[in-house]
Amino acid sequence: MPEFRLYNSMTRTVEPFTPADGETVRMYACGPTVYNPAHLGNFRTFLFTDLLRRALSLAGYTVKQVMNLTDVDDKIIKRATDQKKMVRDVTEPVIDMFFADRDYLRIQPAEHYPRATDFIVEMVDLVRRLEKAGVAYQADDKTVYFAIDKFAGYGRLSRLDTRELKAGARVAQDDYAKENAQDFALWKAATPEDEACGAAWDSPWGRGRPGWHLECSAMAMSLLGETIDIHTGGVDLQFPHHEDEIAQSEAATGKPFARFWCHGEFLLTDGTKMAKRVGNVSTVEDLRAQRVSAAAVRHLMFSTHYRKQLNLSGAALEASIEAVRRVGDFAERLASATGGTAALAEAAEAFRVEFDAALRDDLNAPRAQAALFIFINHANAELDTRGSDMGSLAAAREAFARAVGVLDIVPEQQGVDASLEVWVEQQLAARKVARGRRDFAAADQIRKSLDEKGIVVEDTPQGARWKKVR
RNA sequence: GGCGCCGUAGCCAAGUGGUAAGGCAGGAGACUGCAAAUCUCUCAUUCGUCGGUUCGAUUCCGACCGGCGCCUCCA
Repeated sequence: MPEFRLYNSMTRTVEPFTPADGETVRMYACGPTVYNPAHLGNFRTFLFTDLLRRALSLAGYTVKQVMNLTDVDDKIIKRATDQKKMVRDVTEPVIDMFFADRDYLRIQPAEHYPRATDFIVEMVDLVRRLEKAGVAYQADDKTVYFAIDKFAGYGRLSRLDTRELKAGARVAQDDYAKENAQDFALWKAATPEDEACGAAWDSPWGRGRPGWHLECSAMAMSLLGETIDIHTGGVDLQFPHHEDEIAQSEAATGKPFARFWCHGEFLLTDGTKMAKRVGNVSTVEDLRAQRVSAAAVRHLMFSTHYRKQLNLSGAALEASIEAVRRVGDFAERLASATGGTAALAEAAEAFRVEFDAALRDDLNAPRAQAALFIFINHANAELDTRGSDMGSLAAAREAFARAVGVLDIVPEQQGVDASLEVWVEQQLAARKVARGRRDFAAADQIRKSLDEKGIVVEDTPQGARWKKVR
């Protein structure tokens, strides 16, 4: 099996990757906090994870992926309190939306979507272990904190010098109860608001709720084991979230928490990070409204390497829409082709090799997509020669299919209802008659009226073909 | 202040110590009644700037300029 290379944020180098057991990749992906629909920036990361799991599958591995749904946290509680709702009533609709958006973008479902609120027992247990290990303490505010001083190697992932939180940095509000400003909450003492919206549970330290980082450690270890193969997330999670996950997990188990840390870069709009607070977010819903296909979005997201920032712009989106149109046309052409040539088979083989190499090379999707377009160009040229070799055609179809199985950038057919279809066929029949008597003015008039309904006609040696494009 | 990333054609974007993939847009041609689709050719002597190392640098080193991010909730 050829080497699969992946960038590991922990070592800051591209390393050969292979799952610990040689077969199944145990992967944990930080998921959404479900208080608001996820925006495209969030989805860039999820799409990166989707690409990773598909590339790993193509490489021959079984993937067992867990993505958490953070369904208790400050923002959710605030929303529930403001709307006088229970936490669950806030999160349920958002979770439904998240899955709908995920499906729209054709992101393959993970094997598990654990919710923090379903793992309270495991989390409490983890805190207990940490307390036993002497790295957790309950402060005067009744909250249980993790003492980062007791964990050697804290800051290894983010390389932040814990002693130097200096000028320029936005400084956290003083939290008097903590022994060290950077200690983080494992178990937060419940407030009346928490109780009111159902965000409080019993624990050995009194009523309370889990700290932000705790759920990931508890759920990852419960579902995937104490040492997982890959942990993914956005770059912004590197610190403090992932740093704290490492501290919690490793202080409890004494084992490495994740073998590989993989972080996806940001999606920018207008040159700055897409974020709610900046007010420059767009959502999957916006895309739907603009009738932008999932294929185009995927193409766009994969056109830049995942470790590089990507600026979302209308022009870039337009380019992807057009690029993906070409892929879709080719898909149809390949499906309806009646034969190939030796050169087609050669192009397919070259494509297969380059495509795989690109993905194995730290998920170089731009390079993989380039390979696809080179193949499409060669294949189109060969198909033009109208060869009749079925073996080479099959090879081309196979190579194309496996690439599409990873990229998934063939646009869906535009739906056409039956009545429209009947009308189109009638128009086309009339046009054929007009062309037959060389009445091109009439024929063009018909084509124009079809175009107004978003129907594009293409004349081929086998007669007219049509498709709905908008 | 600390840590880090980025700067390649009109736009998007790979890439390598040995002379610039791919996509979009553009130009010319083939095909077509005309189109569309497709094909062919074309489109950066040059990779932010200035130095250095080297036989040779876009690729390595340094400085500078410009942009972005993390250090706080955050994909």
